[in-house]
Amino acid sequence: MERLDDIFFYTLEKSIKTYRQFAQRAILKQGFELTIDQWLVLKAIMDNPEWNQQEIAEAAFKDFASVTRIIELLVKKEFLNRVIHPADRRRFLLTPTPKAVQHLKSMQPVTERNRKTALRDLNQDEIARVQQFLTIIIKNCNNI
Amino acid sequence: MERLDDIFFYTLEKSIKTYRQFAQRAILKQGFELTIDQWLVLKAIMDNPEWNQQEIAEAAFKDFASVTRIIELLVKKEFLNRVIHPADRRRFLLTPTPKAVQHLKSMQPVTERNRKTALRDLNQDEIARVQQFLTIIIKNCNNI
DNA sequence: GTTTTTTAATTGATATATCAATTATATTTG
DNA sequence: CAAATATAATTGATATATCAATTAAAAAAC
Repeated sequence: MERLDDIFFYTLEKSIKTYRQFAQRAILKQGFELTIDQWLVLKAIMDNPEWNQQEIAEAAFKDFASVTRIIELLVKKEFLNRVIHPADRRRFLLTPTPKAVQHLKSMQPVTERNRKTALRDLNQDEIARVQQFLTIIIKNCNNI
Repeated sequence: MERLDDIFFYTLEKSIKTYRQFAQRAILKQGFELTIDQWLVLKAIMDNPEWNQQEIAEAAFKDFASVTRIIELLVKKEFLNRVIHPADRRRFLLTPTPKAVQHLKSMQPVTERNRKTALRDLNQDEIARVQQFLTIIIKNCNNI
């Protein structure tokens, strides 16, 4: 009988979930009020201010509905300003608030420490190789 | 400025999410009525009939509340029978129905094909190495 | 220039994740 | 054994995931 522990994708899922729990707890413990998903969407918007929500969704590998709801929360929490796009009234212009910029910046050390802790004992080359490997899985699952 | 694509954990999350979407769609398209999470919980129960819900939760890396709700759905869908445990009235005795056994068995080819497709072009040694690598991450995140 | 089609975003319904609080039962302790 | 503590599971609240349906505006087609 096949054992869960032997299934590659089981380990894959377990690793990202374990990391997420670990990282989210560290973030909350430091007093920051963003979830990892909110951080990800906010970061995608800051890096690409001209993108629409669909492009943001793709970058954050979320679906449109989730992005809509996450943005709503970010607006409510005053991390984002949302106004109708001057060139296309179906869209919104999303602008991170100064609070958001400052929040992200001061989260940076925590984020970096989380990653470092999770990757302890693993060297850069190996990390890069695994990342390459994961990219192939992503391609394989998309080209169907 | 750090780019999302360069962040290892971003790629990690993207890979498992892409795989999940791909696999879940294939499962639904074949007419099976289980989500991947329900499959996982059901599989854990079948492999370890004596476990309580907390042990199941751990094996499926879910929290107790999620497991309670997933089991509820599995009972409603007639994949599980749930009776009070004779030795401890706080617990339940969970038994997969014949329907569940048959369902899992006939899902097996789809599951195997999904994994194979996602891992195309990747050899066994490499897969095993990456799995080892991921196990280290899991340890690192738990030993804090 | 009006109709048709596409596109951007939202909403509703259901499933899952997480934390905190609660309930019911078992176990321990004094 | 009665009180205190621990354990198993559920429930409530909020966040996220997914699919389908809907709305509003833009673009294309005629």
